[in-house]
Amino acid sequence: METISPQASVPHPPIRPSEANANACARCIHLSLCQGTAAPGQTAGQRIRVERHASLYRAGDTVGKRIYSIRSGSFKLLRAAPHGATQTTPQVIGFALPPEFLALNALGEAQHACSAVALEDSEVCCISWDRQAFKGRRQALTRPGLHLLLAREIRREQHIAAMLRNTHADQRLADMLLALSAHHAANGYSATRFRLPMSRCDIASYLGVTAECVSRLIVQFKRRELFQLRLRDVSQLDVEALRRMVAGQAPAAAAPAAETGN
Amino acid sequence: METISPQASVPHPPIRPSEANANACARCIHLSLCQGTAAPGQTAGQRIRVERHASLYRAGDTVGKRIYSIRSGSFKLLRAAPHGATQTTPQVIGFALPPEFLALNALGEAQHACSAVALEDSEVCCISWDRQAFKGRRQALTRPGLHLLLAREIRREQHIAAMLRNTHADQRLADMLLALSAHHAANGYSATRFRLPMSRCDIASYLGVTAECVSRLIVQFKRRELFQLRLRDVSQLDVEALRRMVAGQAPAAAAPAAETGN
DNA sequence: CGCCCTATTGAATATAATCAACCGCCGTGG
DNA sequence: CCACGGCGGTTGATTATATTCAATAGGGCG
Repeated sequence: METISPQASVPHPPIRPSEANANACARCIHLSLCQGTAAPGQTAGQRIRVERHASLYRAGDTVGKRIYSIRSGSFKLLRAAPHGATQTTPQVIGFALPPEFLALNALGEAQHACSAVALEDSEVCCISWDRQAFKGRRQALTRPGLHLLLAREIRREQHIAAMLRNTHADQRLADMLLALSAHHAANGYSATRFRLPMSRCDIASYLGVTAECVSRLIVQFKRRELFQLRLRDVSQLDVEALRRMVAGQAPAAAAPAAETGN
Repeated sequence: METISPQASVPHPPIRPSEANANACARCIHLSLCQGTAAPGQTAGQRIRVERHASLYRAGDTVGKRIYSIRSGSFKLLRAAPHGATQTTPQVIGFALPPEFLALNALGEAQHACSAVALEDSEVCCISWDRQAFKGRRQALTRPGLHLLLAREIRREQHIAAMLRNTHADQRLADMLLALSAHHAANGYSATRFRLPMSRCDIASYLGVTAECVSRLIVQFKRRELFQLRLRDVSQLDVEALRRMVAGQAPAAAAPAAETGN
């Protein structure tokens, strides 16, 4: 199995389909999305280990015509130059945990638009979206399954944008905590007790606020007993209170001209 | 051809494939994305007229297993309840002009997550993403073409989120004007002179600021001679200056912990 | 002509950014 | 072993940006 280390500054070499791990799919957490009709050996995707702080791919890398399913660990997605070329520091545009996918936004593109950096030692599984892969049924993921993933990703991004538009910093943090909680709950883990694999700076960048602001919010949340947080371990998350905070009141932005306006 | 009026408060009835307009595809602006191998009569999609202020679909509507290509006019996309149910006013999450597509985020979903409201009298073309449609080649859009569209949409939303995270209000407005300019330029229209089909309130909601703020920014932009704006007509847009403004300086958000941080 | 809705302008306020200092942890190395 | 330095995180004081509330102006349409 290939391993990517933080020191490897050059893009990892393209992966030969022939290197496929025959048993990968049998244990794959995405089995429900897969076809399951192909022979086990044929559907298997290459697995890759990505060490903490290493990049699975970087913005500008040539796209290898595959997406990655996260088997273990966690990633942050970085946008290199948010708008102009003068931007110096990359921006966190998202986090990804198992059983989510990476590089969905690279479909059909020549180069990656963002980087995927492991927050801890992680493992991913490659799934090709090559034309032949679909034709030859040597593929774990079906076309309709891929459509679902892509559409879901669009909705997720729309939710993030909506949140960024009309919430205050405290609501953004609450929304993020709720998203993590819901994700863990949906995968059989505790909804009230989990670990934050990312740094405060990453959280701040993702939420579009400063690190200082995140820090202040955390003490405020603790004081209001919305959660407990030691270093990166969340516990006693008050899901209902957070939900009230997010849904609660005041959007910060103007209301549009409803359905009768233009 | 079916027409949707603003008064029609009930969802429009499902469209029968048999009603397809035989000549639609011949004039279709999306021809480059289409297969072109099917017989003209087979590939045609139903066309729908949507009157100003009318909804092509609404959040909560049953999804008709089709996407819409905009032939003429313009739309705004509304998210009904941004987060909680207590939210009163819908939020503008995007605008769409020809030759863009609508309802890409509904793929595989049972209900629409947002509403599409015409900003002016508009016309769209239906393209089915039904399983049979792809199988039978009775379809204008190919599977790979659909993948491209979906991935592009993800990237677009990511760009919007990135903008909302680390720009000030003036940069957001500049970014929006540049996007419109680039879109028009890419489709053979003027990059410096065009019409804004949406209201100030819609702009404000989309940018995540108040209408007052947009108003003040506009006078500021005029004073700085970044553009001229009479009512809804933009002219003499200074693309370079706007680009400098967007790329220019200061993100409002914190920098993440780079590649070496976690 | 006059009403209604959109858009604009103004003054006061609030939220979060900025600048700066400090703490605590951890790995390095004397 | 402990001192050092770097980094992530926290806290404080000040400032800036955009919101809020309020009032006014302008245009389209009956």
